[in-house]
Amino acid sequence: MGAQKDKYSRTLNLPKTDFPMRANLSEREPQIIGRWEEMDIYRLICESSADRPTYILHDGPPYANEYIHAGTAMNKVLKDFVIKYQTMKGMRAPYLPGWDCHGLPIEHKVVSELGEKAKEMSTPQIRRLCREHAQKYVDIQKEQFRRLGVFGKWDEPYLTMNKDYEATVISAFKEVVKKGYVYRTLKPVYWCTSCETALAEAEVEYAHLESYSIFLRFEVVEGLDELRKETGLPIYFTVWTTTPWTLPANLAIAVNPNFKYIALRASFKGQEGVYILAMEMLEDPLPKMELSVQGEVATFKGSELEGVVARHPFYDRPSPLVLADHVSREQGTGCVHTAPGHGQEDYLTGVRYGLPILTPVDNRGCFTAEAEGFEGRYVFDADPDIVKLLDEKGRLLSSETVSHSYPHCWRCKNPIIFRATEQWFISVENLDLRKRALTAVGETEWIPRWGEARIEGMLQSRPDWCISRQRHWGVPIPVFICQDCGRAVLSEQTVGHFQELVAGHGVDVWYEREAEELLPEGFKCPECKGGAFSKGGDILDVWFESGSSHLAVLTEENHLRWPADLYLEGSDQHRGWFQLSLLVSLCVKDAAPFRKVVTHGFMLDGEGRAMSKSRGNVISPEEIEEKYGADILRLWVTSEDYREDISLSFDLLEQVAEAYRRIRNTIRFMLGNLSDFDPLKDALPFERMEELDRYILLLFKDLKRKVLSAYERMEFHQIYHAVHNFCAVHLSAFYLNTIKDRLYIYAPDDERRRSAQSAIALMLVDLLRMLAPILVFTTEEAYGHLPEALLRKESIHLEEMVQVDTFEDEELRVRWEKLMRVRQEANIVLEELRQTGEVGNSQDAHLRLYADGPMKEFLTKNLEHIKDITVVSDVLVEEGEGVSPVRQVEFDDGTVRVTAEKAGGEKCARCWMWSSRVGSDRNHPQVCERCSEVLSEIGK
RNA sequence: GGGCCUAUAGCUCAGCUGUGGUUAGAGCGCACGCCUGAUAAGCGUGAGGUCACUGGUUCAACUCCAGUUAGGCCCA
Repeated sequence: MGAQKDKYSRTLNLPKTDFPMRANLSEREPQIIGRWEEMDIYRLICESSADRPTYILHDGPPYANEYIHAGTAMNKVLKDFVIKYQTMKGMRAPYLPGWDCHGLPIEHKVVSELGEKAKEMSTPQIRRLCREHAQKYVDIQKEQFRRLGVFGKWDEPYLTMNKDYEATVISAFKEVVKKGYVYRTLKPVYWCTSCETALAEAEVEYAHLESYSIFLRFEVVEGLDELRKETGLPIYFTVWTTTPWTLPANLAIAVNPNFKYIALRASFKGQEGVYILAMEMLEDPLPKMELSVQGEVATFKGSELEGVVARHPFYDRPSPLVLADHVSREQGTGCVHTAPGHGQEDYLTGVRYGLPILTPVDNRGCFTAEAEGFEGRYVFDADPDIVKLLDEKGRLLSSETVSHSYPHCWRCKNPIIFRATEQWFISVENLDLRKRALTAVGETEWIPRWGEARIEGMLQSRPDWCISRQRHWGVPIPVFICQDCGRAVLSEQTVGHFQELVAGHGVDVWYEREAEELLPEGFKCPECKGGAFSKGGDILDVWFESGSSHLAVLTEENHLRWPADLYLEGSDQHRGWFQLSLLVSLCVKDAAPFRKVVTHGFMLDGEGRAMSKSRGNVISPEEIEEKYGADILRLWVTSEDYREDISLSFDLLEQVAEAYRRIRNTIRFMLGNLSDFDPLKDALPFERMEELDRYILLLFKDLKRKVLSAYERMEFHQIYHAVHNFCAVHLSAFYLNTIKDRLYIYAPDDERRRSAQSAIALMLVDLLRMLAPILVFTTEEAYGHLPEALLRKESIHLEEMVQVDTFEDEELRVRWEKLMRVRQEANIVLEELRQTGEVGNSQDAHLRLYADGPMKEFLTKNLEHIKDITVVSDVLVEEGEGVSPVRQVEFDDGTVRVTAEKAGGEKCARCWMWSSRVGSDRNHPQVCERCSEVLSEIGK
């Protein structure tokens, strides 16, 4: 029997291809990358697109201090989709990737690794190590990005630590200085009194510390006259603090405008008075204070207290009542001691009320002469004396010690303080910068749309931009301090001179030369005409550097164009790169650097939780490439809507891998059936194709339209769903399944067969082209297996994007949709028959259709089509009701009843259809009349 | 604590938006079966959802409004 089977199998046109079913991507992808490198694919793309209109996606530089994670990979892959799509669509879409190289994390890492040695090293030495560190991770990440199949100018990426880039940053800074945005003022920063240095937030560690916890009273000297008249008593605000040493710097008391405050008649040490505190805060502080309360005398809304003036507890100066939203119900009395020189929130409150930023504390943490009575004392040591002084003056209501979490220095582990120091700022009000930014935001296209509201809100409420940092690894702020008058000199002229030096030597020159060598010859202090200067020690906020990337990168020398068509980053960049690029751009060029900004969400695990090392739910790109392949990673990116947060887990990858296999197998089957197809000689035009082939091409045309529109809107998940659905439902389960008979049974050259092959060829080439930006490796591999005449380019990535076909046939569409509904019912009926065990394949069955009048006529006319798409041995049409089991389909013009039964006759050994005429050919007694004819045609 | 966002079958997505109104759709997965001429493939059928929760508007809400819960980003 096996021999018999083989005998006829050999006469069939079964699929044949070298394109493997198993992808084995982890091995094949690196080989494909090798081939791309050999042919220098990116250069080929650039050359072939040189004359086309330009599309600029400006790459946001990732930070060069880690291996990439899945989120970084997703970002790059999304950009690659856009670049590859735009390229195929006919644009010149160059991709110049970049890296952010300066900044604290690298400096932090380098200094930590050095340990104690760091203290003996010079700034240039540390900077050199930082540079090496950054370069190392640039190289590592570069390889990781290439492994993902991302094309770009990897040989010459832009690095924020390159000389040219640094020169551009200084040049942008010069513009900003020239236009008057930059000013200098005091601002509190974390300060380590033992290291005598400012600390960044990331350098602060929290640890327990024993502190005082005291309540004190501030006597009202102005305002609340009615209350005073009514009671004839002194009025006090009650205040809580754990840092008595900041009291010499007290300049105000802050209350929450929305809280209710209550005034209580109470006596303290025998003296009567009125004490004010927040209504909500009675329970905690009251028992602690040694007050005997007699009753409520008044209540106020917080906002009513603005303008009241109290007296400083031990200095002869006012401490006005101010309003601040940050005043909380957590602890204290709802009346907050405010020292603008010693706290971030106090500072902002102070700025709002025009209070001085008083900081009577020097670098070593000792009081200056401004803290009268405490000059020279170390702040933490002075605490007991201040408490004592308060007690003596009768201001102290209670005192105890508490252990609480307090910031400490990451290096020396000592408690740190908040201390106002001179910092540089860019004013967002200068030249209406804030307003212009808001206008520019309105003129930019934000995807998703809510991005606009988000960045708008941030711009509306943002304070001036503090651009100075007390670090080493970055671009120095070229400030010169006059040795004679102490003035900080920063002008267009000095910055301009420095910029020229940077263009030749990089910013390292700042650390290698003396101040005089960095200034124009004979430069004199504009204030006092002195000629001796020292260098300022601050660097620029790295956001100013990355915010200048559009200026450094989108240049003619790079064959790019300013502004960019697109920025595409995570939604955290509304505050970061988008906003600060916009501000730099408006300062320098008075326009936004982007036309459209797209954001993606964040990487979550399968349970929708953030990925973190501590949770242990991190999946690395390498792991995915190793287990599944970069194409699976890329396909996973398309499987979810990136505008929201997207999940990554092995379950999800498994699901995507499954979809991939379906797509790959569909491609493989199509390739296999084109093994003997020469499109130049065998292809049929649409009009001459079989109806079924025309029908599937019309459905495929719909798919193309959908896919192209999804690419345009950057809704890649629509592509994934549409293509996968088409491959699984329309191609695999329906079209390819039903045309197997035609492909296998007829003579190779039979027009009916060539018609199917023509349709397959059209769809296959287009399927590969529309998937090329996503499945970069698989489509390339499959492209190489196409019949030669279909191979138009050296690589599929040099191909053009598909276009929506011009052919159409509305009548055929409508008619075939009806036939498909009959097919749906036939499947159910056939399944029922199969359950009885009478038949296996649909080929073992006959379909019997019942209909009357025009419906019957319709069915009779389309009998062959119905037979084809249901893959039964025969279809019979009759009038009447039919017998059970029967299914019914209602149409506008009639009803069709469908039933099935076991086929009569005998099963043909070649085509497996049942026929009453099996055996009529003496040479082939097991074969039906159709196969007998084919066999004689092919000479068997 | 504030701003912005998300929440539809086990999973990934449609539908909902400035136009509320038939039994809320698809694919995957799953279950059961078929095939063995796409074979570490292929085909068929089927079971899965009180559209996060609560309240409101309305004759009518997955769809509009308010709040709650959970999660995310950015701040504090």
